[in-house]
Amino acid sequence: MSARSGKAESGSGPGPRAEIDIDRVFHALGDPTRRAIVDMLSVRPHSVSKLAAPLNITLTAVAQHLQILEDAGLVRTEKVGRVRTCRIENAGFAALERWIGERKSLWEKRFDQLGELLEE
Amino acid sequence: MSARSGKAESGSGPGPRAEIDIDRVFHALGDPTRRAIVDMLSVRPHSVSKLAAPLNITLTAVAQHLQILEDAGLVRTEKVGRVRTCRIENAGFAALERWIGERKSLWEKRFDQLGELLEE
DNA sequence: TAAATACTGAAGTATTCACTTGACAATTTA
DNA sequence: TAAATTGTCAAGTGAATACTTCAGTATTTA
Repeated sequence: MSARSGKAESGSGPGPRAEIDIDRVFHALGDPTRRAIVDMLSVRPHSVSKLAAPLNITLTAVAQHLQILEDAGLVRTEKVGRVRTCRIENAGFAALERWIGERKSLWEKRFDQLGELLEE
Repeated sequence: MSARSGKAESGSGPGPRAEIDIDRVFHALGDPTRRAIVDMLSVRPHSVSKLAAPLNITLTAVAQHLQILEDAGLVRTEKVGRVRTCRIENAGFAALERWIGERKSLWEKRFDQLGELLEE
């Protein structure tokens, strides 16, 4: 038996008002190439080719990464003419921060309660 | 050619003063079972068997997950007698928050500047 | 119109990954 | 001491993943 999880999303990828699947977010950011893409887009929007240039992989590979980032709500893309412009999307990051905050509130509360020696 | 990245760490896994590899953190949290473990440990420390009970996987699998979480600085474990007690470790989460904060400061600044229409 | 540009789609491959089994070691309990 | 508990080690397996190539489709430029 497998303990893998999955979440079926209604239809197409996360649009303007889609709910974020935290599993997709962590999986998307778990790849160094995708984080490099996020880094570039954090500075300014880029076309797919512009993203591909400094990464030593094919355009196809970049497009695949972008799809994953988009499905996670971390990137938003829009095609005008033959150029697809990619930019950072807030939703995924917001979900990420919320996830961390929820956990921290739990164990920080506990941390306050008693003298658990030292940590950081 | 591959675009995969790797980071050689000095010796054994992250001890008290190890620097956190954000790649390990995201990879560790990219798995739903490991996030379930984090959830349990957020409430209170657990032994390996206690962690394994609600997850439908073998004790061995749980131990493997714990190794990954420990290497990422998200969990700390200590064996006393035959029982290994696991608890949340701050360092990994702190690194995660730092990573997000750095990116957000970039693109939120840009967002403020408004009027970001075209690019290239 | 011809040629270059920017991307898309399908299919294949090598590696990584989560998980298992089975044997074993160490500690506690009866 | 015998038996149960708790965890560890080594090796293997099927599925997922990041990447590739090759063959397109639009769109823009010359």
